[in-house]
Amino acid sequence: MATDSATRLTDTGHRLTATRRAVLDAIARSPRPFTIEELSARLPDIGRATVFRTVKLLSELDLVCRLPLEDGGVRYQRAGIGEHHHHLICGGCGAVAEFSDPALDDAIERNAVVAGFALDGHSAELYGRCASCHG
Amino acid sequence: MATDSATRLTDTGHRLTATRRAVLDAIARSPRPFTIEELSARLPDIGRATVFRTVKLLSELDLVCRLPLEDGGVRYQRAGIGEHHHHLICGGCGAVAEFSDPALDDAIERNAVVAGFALDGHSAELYGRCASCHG
DNA sequence: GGGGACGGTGATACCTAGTGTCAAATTCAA
DNA sequence: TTGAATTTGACACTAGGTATCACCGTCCCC
Repeated sequence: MATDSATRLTDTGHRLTATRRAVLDAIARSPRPFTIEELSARLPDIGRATVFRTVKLLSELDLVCRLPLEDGGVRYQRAGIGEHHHHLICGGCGAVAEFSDPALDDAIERNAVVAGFALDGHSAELYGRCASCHG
Repeated sequence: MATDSATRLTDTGHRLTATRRAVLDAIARSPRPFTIEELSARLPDIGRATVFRTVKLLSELDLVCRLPLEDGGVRYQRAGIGEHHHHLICGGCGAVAEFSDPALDDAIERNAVVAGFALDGHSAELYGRCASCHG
């Protein structure tokens, strides 16, 4: 896992430093979506700004997803599906399910066309309770 | 416009104070989506915290929409459509188009069901260039 | 192997967006 | 008019994130 990420980094012309390896490692070990502060706390020898920079880089490379929460907070997660996808975020346990759906993307594209917009991108987050939390 | 908003406020058990009237007025005069700082600058006699509180209240009453921008910033806008809707945000001029689309909401609901989630809410923002900006 | 150039890092200061507290002021209704 | 409840302003504080800048380390070329 971290190996793929390492390859992705070097393939895109970035350096694989000890610092980045440590961040990738910490992310790989995260069972749940994490905040930068949490990640940073687990990497006491790495500057906060560097953690921000690294996570930003990883999210630009689609190795990490940024999850805007319903309450305005933000968490990050290792990306599962590589391509474009959306998230279902559980307000109970914080679990995140990824999905991709051409029908959803079509609906979005159609609305842009109707409004005369040239679409650049979009965001769609779904908030609710996962199967184990609303059982 | 501001009158409807005033009614909405009192109907929901809130007080219509001079301060709130001033904020509603400033919002009604905003030709474009605004930031709290901009709004606050136009209301020098009203505390920043109060402007935040008032805009938050108005957005809970669906009188104002919160617009998360692509770059992570936030703007607000007087709500046009009263009910649930989505936004198309122009990265050129900042214009915002509202739309509502049952097909889009259906696609969202369907994905939640497939994943076994009980859906509470969702956000969907579209980013692009409006007709006059990509002409 | 030596030495740039350039990418990456850490510290620090700063920024934007927003909240919590609390005393003082305002509003509404009786 | 008065009193309870709501609202307000000032201020301190938080979270999330960026800018700056000097220093470090790595790669590449000679």
